[in-house]
Amino acid sequence: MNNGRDSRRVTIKDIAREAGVSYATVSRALSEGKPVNEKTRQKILEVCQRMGYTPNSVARSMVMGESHLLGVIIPSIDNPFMSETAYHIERYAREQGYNIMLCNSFHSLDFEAQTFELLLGRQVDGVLFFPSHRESYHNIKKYLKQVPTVFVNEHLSDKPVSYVATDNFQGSQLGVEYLLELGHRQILYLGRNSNTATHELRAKGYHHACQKNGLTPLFWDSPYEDTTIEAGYEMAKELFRKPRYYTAIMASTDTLALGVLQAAEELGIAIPGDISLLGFDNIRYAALPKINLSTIEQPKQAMATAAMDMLLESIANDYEAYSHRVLMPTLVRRSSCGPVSPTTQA
Amino acid sequence: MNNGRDSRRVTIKDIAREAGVSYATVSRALSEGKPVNEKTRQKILEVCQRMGYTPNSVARSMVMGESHLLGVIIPSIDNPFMSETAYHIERYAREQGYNIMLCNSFHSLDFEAQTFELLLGRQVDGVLFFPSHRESYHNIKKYLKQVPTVFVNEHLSDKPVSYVATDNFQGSQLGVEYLLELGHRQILYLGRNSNTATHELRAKGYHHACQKNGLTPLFWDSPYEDTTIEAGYEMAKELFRKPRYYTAIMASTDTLALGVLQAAEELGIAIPGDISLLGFDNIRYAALPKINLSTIEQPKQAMATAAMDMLLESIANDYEAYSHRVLMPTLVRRSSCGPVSPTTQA
DNA sequence: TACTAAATTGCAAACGTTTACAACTATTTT
DNA sequence: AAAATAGTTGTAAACGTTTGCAATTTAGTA
Repeated sequence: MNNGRDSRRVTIKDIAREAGVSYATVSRALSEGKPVNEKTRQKILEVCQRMGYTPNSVARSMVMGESHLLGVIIPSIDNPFMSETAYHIERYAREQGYNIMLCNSFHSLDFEAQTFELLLGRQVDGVLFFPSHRESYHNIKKYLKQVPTVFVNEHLSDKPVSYVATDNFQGSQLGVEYLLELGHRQILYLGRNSNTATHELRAKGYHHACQKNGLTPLFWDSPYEDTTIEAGYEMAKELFRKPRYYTAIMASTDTLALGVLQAAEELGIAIPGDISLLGFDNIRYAALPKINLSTIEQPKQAMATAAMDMLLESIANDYEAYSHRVLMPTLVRRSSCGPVSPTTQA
Repeated sequence: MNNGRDSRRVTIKDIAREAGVSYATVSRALSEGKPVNEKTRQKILEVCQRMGYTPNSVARSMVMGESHLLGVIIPSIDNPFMSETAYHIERYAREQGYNIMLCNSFHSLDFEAQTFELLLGRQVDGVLFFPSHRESYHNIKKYLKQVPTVFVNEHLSDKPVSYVATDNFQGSQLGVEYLLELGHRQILYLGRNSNTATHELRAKGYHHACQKNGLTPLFWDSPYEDTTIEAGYEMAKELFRKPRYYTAIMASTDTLALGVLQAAEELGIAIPGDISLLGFDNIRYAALPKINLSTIEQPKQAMATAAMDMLLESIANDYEAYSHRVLMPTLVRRSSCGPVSPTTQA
């Protein structure tokens, strides 16, 4: 009994036998710029067509020593910032002749290391790594000399590695200035316990802008691993139980802000009527009607292409070098932030 | 000049030399259940540890004839239904010892075929295929006998292939009955031109339910390729320009519904005050406060695991067989649908 | 026509594994 | 102590390619 599948795929040898040449000739006929008689090449191409030959890129990459395969490690694809970015990465990689192996690390250090090993085993030419923790670097440091790696969405200026990130410090400052402009003087920052440099910089940017403008920083830190909608919801529920000593909330993430929105809705708190709410990332769903979340945009496509460019360059070059690329965030004004009115006064 | 990367990764031969055994012994020491002296095994393990050996799974899969790599072809990861499902697929695959190569087809038949070739070349053990068109099947038919494939999110009952899908026909019926229950008698269906059987079945389910209940079916079809928020927005803008001859809209997709919401917001049409709006899929963002989209839930995780199970079974078994698995959708009542009031009467 | 140069082709090794088989060593058994 | 057995290890082929080198064919020249 057979499932109709060919038990063995057709190889270059089958083609050679059929075309009456050696398999070396077939190989040459198939790769551009190799000397082979035009008539033989045509014949071979015809046979390939007829027999449905697909080159085995695994075998190919074994002798060539390159796989044209890139690993991408992200905390979770089920996060709009990641999936938007991943989309651009895959699209751009394909254009450059590379394939992507996308792996979720589930915010776990163990998984991150495990995934590195797995990708190494699969002979990837390079890795795009979105770390989920501050310790991620040390945890996977040993792999860095085995495969070209670019860190994405994390700042590692003090480490000998390449990375691309948004200027998160600057982003938060933009946010504070915007709220200041609207008249807010008590701005609460909904943070994430500085799990990553990215989040620390967002917090620091906020802190710095407060100092500069004579505001008292008001932090409300998350006990959660990830900045999910659910986390934002729980945090806000807790927060809203206390008296309001702020007129605006800056969430360190859009998803967190979405959770806040949910809690506010349930408790009858008007946004921006009672409180202004600002996000960070500008995920696609921040633009939804009625959500209309004002936010700080991270240039996701630029990030994807910059990271890919850096990685490909690092693969191509053999000399030692690492580079950083910091992209500028921009403010997106929507309607979740409003002026401080007498009623919103804390 | 050297970039600090080891130019050659450490192989089984390096280990053998260092441990003073043949490389066959190393290979055996590394795979469970092979006869090898315990002392030698310990020694080898120690050397592997010390030298930082990672087995080359590419070489391994060449001799073994299996890669433990699965291809997943989806229209676009930048779509919450897809990214949620993809998340579950990757997670489940990892648990089963498989890795995923995730490829976007960008809703293009050409890309779909191209991606099949690419995955075939990479010797994937199987493919999970989310077709984007009705013709997708014929377009890639020739690859089906080269690699075990399971279609996902599409009905192909008349074709000799395995697939898993939600009962979309039933889903639409659930929707119509729900709206009927709320008193609606003029329900407009926002469709997608039946690009796929899935969408055709949703439309047919709607049609059938209308007939059964004596309603006149009201279709409004999309000229767009994909059911994006933008498409929904454009369609609704156009639709709302005309007099309203309906009291409820059933969108064939949540993202489409989100676009409708946006247009309604802009034009000052209240939902559900003026019109009720029902989605399909139950993407995560349908649950957002103020969005609160009533919708038909597709069991995404169940779909992911069912598809993987079917694929793995089909890889394991050598006899001919294909199976179908149709999952039941459920109604999710939220607040975008309301009773018909005198003012909403068409 | 004979000689040289150029174009084309084939042979064989290599990439890093797994595994059948043979060979060797240590342990029992008689 | 010899023979049989079980346990361990090495040799070599295989997986499907690419490519340096040598061999062959073809074309070009005198």
